[in-house]
Amino acid sequence: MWLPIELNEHSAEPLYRQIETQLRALIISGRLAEDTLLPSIRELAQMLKCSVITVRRVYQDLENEGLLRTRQGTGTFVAAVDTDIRDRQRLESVTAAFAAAVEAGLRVKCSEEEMTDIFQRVMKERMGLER
Amino acid sequence: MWLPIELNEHSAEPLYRQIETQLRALIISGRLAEDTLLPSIRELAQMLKCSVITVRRVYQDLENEGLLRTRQGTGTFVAAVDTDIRDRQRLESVTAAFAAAVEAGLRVKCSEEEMTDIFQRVMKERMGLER
Amino acid sequence: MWLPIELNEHSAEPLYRQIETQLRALIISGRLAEDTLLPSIRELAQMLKCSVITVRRVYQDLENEGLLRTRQGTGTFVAAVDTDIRDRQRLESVTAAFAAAVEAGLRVKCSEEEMTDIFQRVMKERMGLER
Amino acid sequence: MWLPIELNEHSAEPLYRQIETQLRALIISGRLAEDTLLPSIRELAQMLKCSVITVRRVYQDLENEGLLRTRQGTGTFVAAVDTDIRDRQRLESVTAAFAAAVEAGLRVKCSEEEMTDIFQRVMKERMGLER
DNA sequence: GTGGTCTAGACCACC
DNA sequence: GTGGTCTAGACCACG
Repeated sequence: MWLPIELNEHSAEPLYRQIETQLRALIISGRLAEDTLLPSIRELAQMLKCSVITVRRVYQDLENEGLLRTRQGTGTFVAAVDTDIRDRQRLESVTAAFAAAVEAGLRVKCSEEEMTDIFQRVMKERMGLER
Repeated sequence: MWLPIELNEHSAEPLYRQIETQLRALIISGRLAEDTLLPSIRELAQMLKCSVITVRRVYQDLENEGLLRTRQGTGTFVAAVDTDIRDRQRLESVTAAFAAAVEAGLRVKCSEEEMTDIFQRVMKERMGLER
Repeated sequence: MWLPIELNEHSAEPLYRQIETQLRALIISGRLAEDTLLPSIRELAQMLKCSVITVRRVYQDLENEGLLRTRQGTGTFVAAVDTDIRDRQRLESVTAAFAAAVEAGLRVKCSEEEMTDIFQRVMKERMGLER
Repeated sequence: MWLPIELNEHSAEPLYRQIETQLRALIISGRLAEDTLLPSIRELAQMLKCSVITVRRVYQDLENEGLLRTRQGTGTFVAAVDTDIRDRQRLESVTAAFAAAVEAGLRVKCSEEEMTDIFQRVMKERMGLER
């Protein structure tokens, strides 16, 4: 089994958090369905070329968040997440990101119009890449 | 002299970075004009209720960025910043923030429309607070 | 043959222990009489939707405790349990559980009265369910 | 600084969980007041004769629960806990313990009266020890 | 095979 | 000095 997770060695963001962010996104976006069996700790560690411990931490953190469910000797599964909760989390995470961007803009005295321009430009470029 | 800098004690973001971000924004946005004399390290530390070491680091980092200039025995001043450079930095910092927000949105499968909605809602709420 | 055993897939308690606890209780409480023939390992595994290895372990553990007896090629039976021993075990198991509860209460500074209230409330609710 | 935490080497309960349980109890019972500075990871590890990593895990888990607050370079503090939440948690933890005890009793066919007797006996003995 | 715990030890970031 | 991250490697419990 393969997971679309990419790590940036040089980022200041710790490895375990990069993995958590991306795996969390896969789950709350629904790309990993409920009850999906994830790769074992050892497998994922090998895939991502990081330590078993780092992966274990990821799985455990996400279990504490209620996104995963693990059974010793069996494996780690995507937990049942209430759709409402999932939607709320989805919305919250994106809203927080945009709020941070707007704050950054205001700090350097960007006007509403300037920020709207920037947003649209960024979005347009990014959507171009997707295709 | 007073500076509009607010620290969030509970944030995970380190103190020195919170200060740097806000002070940098004050300079880049032009709210602190060229040649303005900043408070001494000890004064600012007292104002922000943090360690002098932390403030020292801030002044040094921003001096390395070319935004501040220190004259022995006199104090720390806002450096002359080329207008072009300043504009470019302004734009870059905000663009980066929006790019990050769009990435976060894509990770949880937000459509272009959803993100536009969220952006507008966030902006509207934020501008309401300003007034 | 059917046994009133219910497994909680999501509990942190391992499967084999959940089964042991409930089967032991059935024997100690006398609901499974001496010499009763239990289901075969394979049957019980099928009933409980778990691995034969797990059931095998349960039977073996309880045999080691002296609660079960296996006759080659015949099956597994409830062993003769001395009435005194049985009563003592019954009492001990429940006393231990209550001692643990009281400890938990003391740890968070519950008074004797508070704990008595909680006990009575829990008991009342639980007996309501029984009816 | 000293903390009344006792570890049982031979228990099946993992070290980190023993520490968490006791430290959590100290906080939600109010014996450790808000903003109290806890011993550093290294100190507590030395005190408890366990690994730094084990203590770190404890602090981090309790921070995730919202009971602790840590700042790099500064230390780990008892977080402000809403009184309502604290009381609810207190009640819940004890109620759960008693519910488990009652379940154990019912499993071995204890009557309501028997359990009440056992509870009172246990409580009486335990309170005797306290004095 | 799976996950769970604990260890020692290194290096970094922060104050 | 503080906490934060990552590592390798061991051993146990579970199915």
